[in-house]
Amino acid sequence: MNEPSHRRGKVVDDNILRAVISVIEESGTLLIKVDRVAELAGVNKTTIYRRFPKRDDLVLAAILAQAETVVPIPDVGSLRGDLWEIVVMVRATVASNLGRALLSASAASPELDELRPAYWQTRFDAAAKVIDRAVERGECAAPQDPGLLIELMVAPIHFRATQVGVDISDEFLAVQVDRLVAALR
Amino acid sequence: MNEPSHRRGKVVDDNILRAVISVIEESGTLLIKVDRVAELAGVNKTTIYRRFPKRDDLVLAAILAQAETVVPIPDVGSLRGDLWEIVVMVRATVASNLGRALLSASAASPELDELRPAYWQTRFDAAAKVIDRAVERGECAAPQDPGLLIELMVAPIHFRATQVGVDISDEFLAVQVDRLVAALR
DNA sequence: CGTCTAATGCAACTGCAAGTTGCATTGAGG
DNA sequence: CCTCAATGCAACTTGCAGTTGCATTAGACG
Repeated sequence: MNEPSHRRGKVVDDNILRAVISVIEESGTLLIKVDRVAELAGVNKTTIYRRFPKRDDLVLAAILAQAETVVPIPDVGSLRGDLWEIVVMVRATVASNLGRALLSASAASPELDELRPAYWQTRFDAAAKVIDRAVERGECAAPQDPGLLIELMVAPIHFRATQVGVDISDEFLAVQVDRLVAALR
Repeated sequence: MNEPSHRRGKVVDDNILRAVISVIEESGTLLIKVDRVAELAGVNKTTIYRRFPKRDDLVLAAILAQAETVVPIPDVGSLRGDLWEIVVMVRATVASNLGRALLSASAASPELDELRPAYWQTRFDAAAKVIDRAVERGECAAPQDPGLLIELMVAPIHFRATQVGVDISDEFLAVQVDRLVAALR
């Protein structure tokens, strides 16, 4: 809730995009109110519209900026340990207001739809590193497609959270980890 | 696109709800335009609002009506055959405009959120029948929770379709079937 | 067949939020 | 210190949800 000023340049963009994320977080939807963003960013509505002609552009830019935040890949020393960390993080994400809103972005905009596959592939490949490390440690054999294994591990968590609408227990998480580990034999 | 008339009673509801589904199907979103529904249903906007005070009520009613359509459970004679049918049906659903719109209903309305778990449990239990039959035929041992196995089988399909945004190949479907079959040993 | 009433049609309304516009201010670089 | 582009500001237009008062009409009932 910054005060209106006449600041310019990149700082303004940053404030605006951060405000967008905040509003998404607090409203739980991508159908945010631009006036609210302006208020939070301490910027006039007109300024927002000058930079992002349509609200969707604004939301898209904010999501893309958010997507660039690097998710840390755990390195606990054991495969199971790392996988557990991942799975717990995923649960936290799909349980959060922001996470749920972003995941509901399905078919939100054509641009986003085009970027989606690459985004997830990046995520999966990054997470697959824990499998690579396990292989190096001699914990297991090298699988054909580590990224796919990660995808198959997190899919049930996403599905249960976003569709079935049930709280996700530790046991459920453990099942997903076990299945991945089992697939490596 | 029926003509405006003064018909009354249950027929009107049916027309309206059918129109809602059509509009969702053609627009690919649950944020339908009530005027469009009125037009399609051959009914005045006022009539709709008299029966469904808020648009969300209208959409919810239409979804619930739609959800009551019984999905046929295949019975081809073999476990793999039945699972394959299921998995192909799921792919078709998540690929359709209507299916995608309905699946994006995540956190759309509190009422819907409450009904969601029961809905899916029903679906899973119904589909689990193919496993029961396989057990009866002696194809495999009885699993602990057949419904869960079905859930785990379809989850990656939903996840890939709605989130990752990649077309789903026959091979991917086959992997899911294989995993379920493997779990039964 | 006539009558009465509740459901429907209709048109004009309010309210809210997206997006626009013309003009006044102001910050930063020369 | 001057200039000009970026910002602020207020008053618009537009689209759609939802409302309202009144005219019409289906259909039940005698």
